[in-house]
Amino acid sequence: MRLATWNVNSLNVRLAHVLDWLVTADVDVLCLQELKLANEKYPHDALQAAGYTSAINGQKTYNGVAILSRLPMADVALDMPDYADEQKRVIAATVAGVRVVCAYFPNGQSLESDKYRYKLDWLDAMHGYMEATLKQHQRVALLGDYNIAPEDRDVHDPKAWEGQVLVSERERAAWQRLIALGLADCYRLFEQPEKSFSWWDYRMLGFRRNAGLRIDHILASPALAPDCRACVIDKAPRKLEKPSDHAPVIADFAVA
DNA sequence: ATGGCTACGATCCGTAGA
Repeated sequence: MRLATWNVNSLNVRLAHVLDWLVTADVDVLCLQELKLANEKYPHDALQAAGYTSAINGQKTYNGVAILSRLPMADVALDMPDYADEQKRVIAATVAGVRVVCAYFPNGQSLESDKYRYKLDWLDAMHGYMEATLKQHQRVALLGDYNIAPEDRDVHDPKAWEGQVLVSERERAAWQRLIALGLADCYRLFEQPEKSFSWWDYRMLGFRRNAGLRIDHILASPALAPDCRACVIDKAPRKLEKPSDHAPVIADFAVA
């Protein structure tokens, strides 16, 4: 079973990339973030024709998440039940016995911003949500754009980024609290190339200089992680014309 | 050099992303 996550930065603009990618990537489940479109504008038909049904939690202009699956999807749940939020950032569904959670973590903007406070509150809520999810399900995967680079090796220039949003102490502590629930960072279960990133700034030739961050992640529960056979970042779509600034991350699991 | 793209929805610039 192959699970993937991709922040597409507008599904409207990126639909052709997603459709092309689904043909070659051979994934069973794809979690999308930053749809940036209202639910009524979601391209169900084009994705259905590609073999994927979608569970969606969208809104106009900002945010928005979806789970695409070519296997039957059950028990779709929108948002975090104990965290009232206008922003559509969370959706979950069960596929082949795996509880798949797709999340678009807040950016935070800067440490001085109200958005940073919101991010920390949201991270608290996500911890509680995952704690509850892990009590209800054995096999759980949390996929998405975390907007956190967990370690300095996930940052192209740790010195320049020191203390900034996406790498700050409190954000990394929140990541560690998720890890402390028993979740495993699938990417780090395997030997990986140096300077592996999943996001590159559109500006400053970020991608060409590999000036990026690894902020898109797949975490797996203790019952699921041992079945992970591989985890890779697919940089190919980032090389296309008018790309998303994020690359997809794929994890391959030895489960039915 | 603190900017530099990109997307959106509003206008011909502001907000947001990371």
